[in-house]
Amino acid sequence: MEFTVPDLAEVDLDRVLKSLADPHRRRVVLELLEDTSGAERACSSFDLPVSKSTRTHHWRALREAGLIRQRDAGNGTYVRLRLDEFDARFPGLLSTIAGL
Amino acid sequence: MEFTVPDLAEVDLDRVLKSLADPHRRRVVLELLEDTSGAERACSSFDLPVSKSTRTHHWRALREAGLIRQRDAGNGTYVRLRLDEFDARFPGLLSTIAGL
DNA sequence: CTAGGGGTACGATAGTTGCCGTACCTCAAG
DNA sequence: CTTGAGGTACGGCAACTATCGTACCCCTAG
Repeated sequence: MEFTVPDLAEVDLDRVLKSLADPHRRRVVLELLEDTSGAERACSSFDLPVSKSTRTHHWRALREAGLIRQRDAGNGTYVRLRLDEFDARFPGLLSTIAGL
Repeated sequence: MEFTVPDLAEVDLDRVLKSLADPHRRRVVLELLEDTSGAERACSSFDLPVSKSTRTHHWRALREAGLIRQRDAGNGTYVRLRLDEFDARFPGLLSTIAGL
């Protein structure tokens, strides 16, 4: 089952920049960006040095910033970037940040 | 007298994104960016709907993010973007955000 | 059936942020 | 010299954020 994500039209730049202003979250986004296949990836495959509940918190922040989609597969959850949608709403932002 | 600003090498992306994640501060930066002359501008010339002390707070945030320089002229203070320096440290970031 | 991995929700806490008012400074104009 | 505009520093407050632990859920491997 898919987690509900906001329509990108309703996401504002404030929320996006705030969400990207966290090193853990930015790292996750960059890792997803590096995998050009755009394939889904297990949430557990990122080694974030925080507790489980904090991880959940960060995934929510990224979801609410329109950056990711998440799917709950019962045992694990999977994540993928909303790359095209996001880039249509905030053109160039991700690639610029990826380049820094 | 110039306010002391950080060396851009010591400014991290976190601080920059946080500083740009505020609508008042982002608006100021964009206004400065629009004036291609790069000339100094009076701090008082921005009509920020906040108190004097809050304004001071925002200017400090922008200074510490390496985005601006400020000069105290006794009666008023003046501000200018650190455009070239900033762009050398975070290439494309400002123009991307300006384009959104 | 029972463990264990992966995950959410909730509640708590410490630190940060945006905001304000007050006190005080500096220069320019009257 | 006094007033006013523009500004800083400090202290306080409310809201938000990053973090955690605990309780609980779902699925798979034994």
